[in-house]
Amino acid sequence: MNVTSFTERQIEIMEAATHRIDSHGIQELTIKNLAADLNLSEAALYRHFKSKNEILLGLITYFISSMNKRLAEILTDEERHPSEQLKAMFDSQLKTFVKKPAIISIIFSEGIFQFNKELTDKVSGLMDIMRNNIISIIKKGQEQGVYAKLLAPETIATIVMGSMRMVVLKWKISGHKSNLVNDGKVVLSGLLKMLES
Amino acid sequence: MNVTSFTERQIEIMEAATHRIDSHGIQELTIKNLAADLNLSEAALYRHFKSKNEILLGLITYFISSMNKRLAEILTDEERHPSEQLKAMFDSQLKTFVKKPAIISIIFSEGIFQFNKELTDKVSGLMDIMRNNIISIIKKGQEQGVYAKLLAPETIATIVMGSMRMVVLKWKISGHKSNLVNDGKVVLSGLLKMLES
DNA sequence: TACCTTTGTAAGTGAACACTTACTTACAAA
DNA sequence: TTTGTAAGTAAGTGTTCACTTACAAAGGTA
Repeated sequence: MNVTSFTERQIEIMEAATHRIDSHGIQELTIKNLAADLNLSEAALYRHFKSKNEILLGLITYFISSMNKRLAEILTDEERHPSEQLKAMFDSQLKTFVKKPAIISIIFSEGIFQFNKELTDKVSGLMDIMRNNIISIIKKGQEQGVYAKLLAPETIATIVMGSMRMVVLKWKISGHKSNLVNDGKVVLSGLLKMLES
Repeated sequence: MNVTSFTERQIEIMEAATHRIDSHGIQELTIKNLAADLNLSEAALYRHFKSKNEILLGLITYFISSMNKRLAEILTDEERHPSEQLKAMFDSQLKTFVKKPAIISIIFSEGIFQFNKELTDKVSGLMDIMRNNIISIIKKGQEQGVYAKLLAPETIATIVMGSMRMVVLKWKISGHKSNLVNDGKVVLSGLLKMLES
């Protein structure tokens, strides 16, 4: 599925799917519900996507491509302090989650939708992108002497990603009541303080 | 559901459910499959549990009670170094996961089974127990001057739990190929090293 | 006008699922 | 010997789900 090749109708459908997941959870995303939201017949959806899976795949593909754009801007500034880069990365990521929580439902379904290989592969790919970016920033930071070399960059990446994921999970469980962006900042800057000392 | 009140048959059913989740994933746990595994009719299962949900609830109730016993032993030794307590806690937890990976599927379904309030409440309760134990150990450590007071105990708990969860997720995604107990040790002792410095 | 493509619909299909009903068997206690 | 009960079964039920088929209307193009 080419990122740039979504038709207007496909985008409408994906937006309706996003809205439904946001407001009712991913288990309420059914073809029947989605068709009703769009005032279309179920069959009409199949004119635009060949399966329900393709719709979810479209959502995550769309998210990944926009995420890559966001990250590219942040990561090109080579002069920036590694910690500032990491903070900017997650600030951008968490702000996106607040705007469109739907993607979280898909990302967190990792390990649940084991049957759906294409989808889990996409999600794994997404996590790998984040992980690799973190690793390379940490490596650079260690070379510059900004971070202690006590821990391997891979281990630090696991800690950073796990911690941020936990913040997101808490936000999700709280029913989006907590302040995701702020809580993320507290945890990440705390982690970085430890790393820098 | 009283913990001590499981009948022999109920335990047999719960063990079969555990085995099915371990080997085929939670989405393959259906009444039909479970009955076939036990060489019973589907109706027979309903003689012992009033719903499929009760079976899952039984599994997690059973896990929580055995976890509480394990943790109680570890936490009573007041003399022990806080870091040793944390290490023992997670060592015990991860070893249990390796023996019975089924429980991970249930714990990680948090935020997916939003519809199943009783189940998510149980899982939330389980996470709260871990979290509170971590917080009190960290607090004690900070009071003893073992850990820096740079970060609030709550923030540290989020980091520790998130990191360990990420290790478990990686193990799950790898198809149980990685060494969970060892990877957990590396990450946790790394974290504690940072905290202690 | 004739035809084609796109986009739609009404009315299905078959499969899966949790769960139920009506009935049976084995066994123990009164 | 009667009666009660725990534990089982065959054969369903109703619902939900993703997906399909056959057909229709609208609009552009030859």
